[in-house]
Amino acid sequence: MPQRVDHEQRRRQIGEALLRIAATRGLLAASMREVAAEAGVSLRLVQYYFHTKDELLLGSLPYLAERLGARIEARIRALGSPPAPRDVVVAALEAVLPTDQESRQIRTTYDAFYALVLADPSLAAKYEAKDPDALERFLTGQLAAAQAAGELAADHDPGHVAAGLLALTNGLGASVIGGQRSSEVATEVLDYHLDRLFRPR
Amino acid sequence: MPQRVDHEQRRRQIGEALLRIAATRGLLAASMREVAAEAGVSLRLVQYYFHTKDELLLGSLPYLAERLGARIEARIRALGSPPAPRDVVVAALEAVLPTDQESRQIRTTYDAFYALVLADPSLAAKYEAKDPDALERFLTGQLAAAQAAGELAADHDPGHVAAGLLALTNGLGASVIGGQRSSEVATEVLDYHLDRLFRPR
DNA sequence: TCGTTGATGATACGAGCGTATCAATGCCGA
DNA sequence: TCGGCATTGATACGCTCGTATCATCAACGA
Repeated sequence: MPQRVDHEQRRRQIGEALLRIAATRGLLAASMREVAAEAGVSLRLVQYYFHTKDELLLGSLPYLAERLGARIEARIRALGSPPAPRDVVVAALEAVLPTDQESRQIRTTYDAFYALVLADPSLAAKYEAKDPDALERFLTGQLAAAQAAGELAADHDPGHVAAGLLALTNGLGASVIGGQRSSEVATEVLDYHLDRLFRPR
Repeated sequence: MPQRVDHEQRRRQIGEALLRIAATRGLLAASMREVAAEAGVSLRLVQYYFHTKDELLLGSLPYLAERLGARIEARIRALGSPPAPRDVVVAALEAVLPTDQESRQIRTTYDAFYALVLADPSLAAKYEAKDPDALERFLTGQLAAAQAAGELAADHDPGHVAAGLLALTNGLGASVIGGQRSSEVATEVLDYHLDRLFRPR
């Protein structure tokens, strides 16, 4: 066989090319030809590794989740150890909010995928997410830890608070991307609610 | 001239056909031909009233805003008069949350437009919204009134709270449409936060 | 009454899309 | 060494899209 190439590496190369296009010009512009050009390969190669367009789209999504996960982890690791649960929650949410170019691109791309599902709900069924609620459960755990540490009022329900914080952050993010609000103001609103949620140190 | 037809009525007929398609099959399926068929007119007529696709899209958006505004107003009117500011806020937010078919369709369609702007930011510039932040300002006013009535802690900032509640509701709505959460659970999360925000009666 | 003009219809065009087809290439096991 | 197969390339097909073109119809002002 010709130079035996690592399939997974090739798929990643192509999948990330798609993400790059989606982030800058939208998923609509991410035709198979465009993806091939962006990845520096032929159209046929894209077809070879992802038999169909849907496979390409769904196959690329995990690389996006990977990027976001790595970003959050890096922010948390930067807190020093052991970090206070409150600081972990704040860091994770602020990592999700679209403030710099990376987070803006991640969010824009996620929203593009969300729109794809809107248009064709059958796509959601085909996609077997590893765990779409992983972040929310992680936050729930950290909030419970914050309660144990006395940083959060004991009568709060960590699950509801985590769901609310994530929805708040996502909603703020959408308003930033939509141009309704600057990322600075969005951060201010998020911090306002976090400050009221947690007890003063 | 041939039967002088009311232009505005025709535009509305076509625009609402587009909204119907967008709500059910996505904005991607809303080609000019499909819109023409849905509206029961010829393709040429769609071109006649909206010279270009962009005009059709942007021209239809106000009808959607109208629908949402009417829905919110109806909910508020149903509260009796004069309604407590707190109840107005709750009713408005619950009207926005996608719980029944109407609110689901409205939200789905809004999100489809949002995705359109993602793909082509120049569209946002072409669209002169009457007031995209009208709802947020309305909520801010109601929250200030709630403070005056002692329903809301005096040290809260109504603007930040309004922004937060709207972002929370939008984020929850997206998770419902995305299939991550049922509308019942989303309502529960929203009510949880509203209950904690306002003083017990 | 008649020609001007607003309103509608039928059809064509070029581009981009996803997908399919048919070859070439080069490495490795037997 | 050689034949088969994994890998890559070039190109074609059929479809739908937005848009443009040309023709037709009906009413009102003069």
